[in-house]
Amino acid sequence: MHDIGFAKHDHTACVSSAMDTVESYCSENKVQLTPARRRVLEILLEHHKAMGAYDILALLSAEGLGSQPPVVYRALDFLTKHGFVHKIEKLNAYLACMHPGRSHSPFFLICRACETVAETKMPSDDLLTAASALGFQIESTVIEAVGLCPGCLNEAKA
Amino acid sequence: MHDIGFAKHDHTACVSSAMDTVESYCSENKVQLTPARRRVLEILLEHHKAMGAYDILALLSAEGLGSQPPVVYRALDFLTKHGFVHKIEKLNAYLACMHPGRSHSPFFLICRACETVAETKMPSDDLLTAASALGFQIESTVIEAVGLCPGCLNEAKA
DNA sequence: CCCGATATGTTATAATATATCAACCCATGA
DNA sequence: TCATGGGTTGATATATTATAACATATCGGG
Ligand SMILES: [Zn+2]
Ligand SMILES: [Zn+2]
Ligand SMILES: [Zn+2]
Ligand SMILES: [Zn+2]
Repeated sequence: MHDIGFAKHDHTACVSSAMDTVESYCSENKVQLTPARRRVLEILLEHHKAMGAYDILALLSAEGLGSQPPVVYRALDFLTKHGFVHKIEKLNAYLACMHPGRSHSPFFLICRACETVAETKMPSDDLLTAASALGFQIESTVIEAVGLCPGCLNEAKA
Repeated sequence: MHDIGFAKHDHTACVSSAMDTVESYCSENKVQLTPARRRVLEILLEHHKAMGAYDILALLSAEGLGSQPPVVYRALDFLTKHGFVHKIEKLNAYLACMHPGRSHSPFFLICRACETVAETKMPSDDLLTAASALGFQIESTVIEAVGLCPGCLNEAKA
């Protein structure tokens, strides 16, 4: 499992490694990775893209894991609270974290053409510094960029 | 009109200066600042805070400027397209721009206690650099931080 | 005058998210 | 044993945010 998302990778390994990390975290921290929570995370990892809550719900529902919105929103609350999933505010969509377990300020690159979303990390602590200078204490950040990924950029030129 | 929002300022001057700038821009660029668009901008400037589309609509409606959602969403589309208003993704709310006319990557500081939102600017072009390194071409950014503003930070300590 | 571009009016609906309350499970300990 | 309480789930209803679709209006240029 590597950092960035516009390249091919061993997706099976990527999924199982993430699940392992999350399971360890849950047992260490005494929190429950219940069936619905686990399945939502798996779905997000398997699809490896940003998905809307209702898209996830449709899949859960087909598997008999619940058909009402609270089912998926509760699972997403849990997963985002513990950092296994991120919400992409610009898309109202959810994405499995690429570095679960480690605390980080993610930076998302959203391709407007193919809708791929890559997670990378903030290259500096400039935001913290700038906020501090104004007396503002940051607790969390939303950092997203919309544009064209390498692949779609090539197609656009061609 | 100054850059940041956790300080007192001459708000009357701030509003009229922004309106002047926007009017100049519109006549220069041959776009129409129609009554609904103008009033939505004024409302946002006067309140000087992030407002939901339906909050704005309620005010418009009371003034006889239209009572249906498309009225306010069309105005907001226009205003955001031209950079007079920003959407705060984290809040699904809208805020008048503090530097209309100039092209900029805004950085918003959102106080979770008093809900004040300050607009400042990105301190560096680190994001662009980081994205370029991955071959990604940024067209727009969403940069928001949630935390405590100086005032609420003091109250929290007290 | 007609046309095309831009903007508005109007109705309906889509898409996203939360509130509320009852029921359940299960570990803990009186 | 069995009350108790926290965490979780089931189920219904509703709130909030945003857009689709189509008709109408306005205004300038050809
Ligand atoms: Zn992450
Ligand atoms: Zn792409
Ligand atoms: Zn002001
Ligand atoms: Zn505050």
